[in-house]
Amino acid sequence: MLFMKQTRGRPKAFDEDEALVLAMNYFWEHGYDDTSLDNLLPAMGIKKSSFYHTFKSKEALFSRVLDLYRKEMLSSLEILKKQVGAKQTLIMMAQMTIQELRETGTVKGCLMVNSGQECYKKYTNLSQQIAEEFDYFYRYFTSLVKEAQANGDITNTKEASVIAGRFLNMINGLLATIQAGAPQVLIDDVFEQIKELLE
Amino acid sequence: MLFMKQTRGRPKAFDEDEALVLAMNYFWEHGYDDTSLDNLLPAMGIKKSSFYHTFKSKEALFSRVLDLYRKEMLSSLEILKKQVGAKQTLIMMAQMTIQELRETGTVKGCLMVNSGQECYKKYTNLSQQIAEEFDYFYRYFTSLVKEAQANGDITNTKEASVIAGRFLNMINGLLATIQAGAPQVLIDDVFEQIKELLE
DNA sequence: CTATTTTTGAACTAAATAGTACATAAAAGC
DNA sequence: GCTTTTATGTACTATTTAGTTCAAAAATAG
Repeated sequence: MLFMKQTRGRPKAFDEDEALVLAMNYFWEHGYDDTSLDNLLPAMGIKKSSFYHTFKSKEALFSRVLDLYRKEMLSSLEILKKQVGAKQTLIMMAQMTIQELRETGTVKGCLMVNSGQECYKKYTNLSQQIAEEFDYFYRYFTSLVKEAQANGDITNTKEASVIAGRFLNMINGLLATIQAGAPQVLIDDVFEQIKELLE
Repeated sequence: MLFMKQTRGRPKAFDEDEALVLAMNYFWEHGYDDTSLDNLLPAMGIKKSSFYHTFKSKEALFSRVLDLYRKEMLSSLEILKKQVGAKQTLIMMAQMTIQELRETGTVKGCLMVNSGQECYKKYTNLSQQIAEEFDYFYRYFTSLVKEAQANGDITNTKEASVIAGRFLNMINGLLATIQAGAPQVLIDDVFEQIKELLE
């Protein structure tokens, strides 16, 4: 950042924000528990002492990663919405998951939902934070539905929050169902169901 | 078991089937990775040497646990179906999850779906088996829908396998959505959506 | 009663884990 | 230049993990 007050002492040899993005991508790919510091630190390009000096602990780092993930996702969705509209943004979320499955054979899923399961009952602080992040998404999707209802792209007259909740649940289900190894025909039909909800 | 051929050598001091049930319950409560042998073995009531002698490895045990889980669940569902009918059995599956959440504040979820996520990309053998177990459920739920359509409890004329797939996906979503910390109102409305599907 | 077979308890191993300690390096302030 | 401050590299620690070793125990077969 420009104009930042110069601090005394030896300057950091890495960019904190860049390292955080690298950490986010590693966690997203591997999950929280399966990310060991011995593998994460090379991916972040820093050494252990720098890590603990800057980020305090694995859990504290992950808390910042969750925050960053929500910000990045919501801002990407906002950009997408400006390009293709609110309804199409919702549809594309499901579409992209299915396309990823088709092209790569696997699916990364949503960092928040994946971590939700990992942290449930086990890391209560993180779990609490995930609930708060989830609520941001819930409200954002509700606003997307409201907008699509207003411009006539969604004619379903149910309350926007109800449609958004059902949408989120089906998207979450899609991940779990894919990870349980469901056949492609089942996945494809869930996509149909999602489109029907948004008609 | 009666009439089993007496084997030579020192007899087992525990019942293999009972130990397997205890293991299943422990795994169900704690997940695969968070179940350490040091905690599992006391819960099973056996010592390490007996464990490895009988069950070979943690992964081999879990494979048997998954098999047992599917058998127990499908047989419980079959009993429930005889009592309350096919449609009500499906509805009660969702209802029981929500009730568990209300009463205890948490939810154990489906061992198979939970493990699906844990094993995805990491334990490919188990992941493959989970896909097979999932297919048993998919076919069983399809048969329940078919039966409910035949007796008029479900009037939705979509193919039974389509309804069953959508149902499974919403149930799986319910778990993920609860674990992500969604508000109760969202959960309750997903239950409404499930009932609408089965109308 | 003795040989054979199988199970069991206790102690051990090797690898991985998150986190620490500390000396050294590199900057700013004066 | 000297002091203060902050960052870094290397080595270490304590704990936990799945799995092994092996001698002793408890049964059957003859």
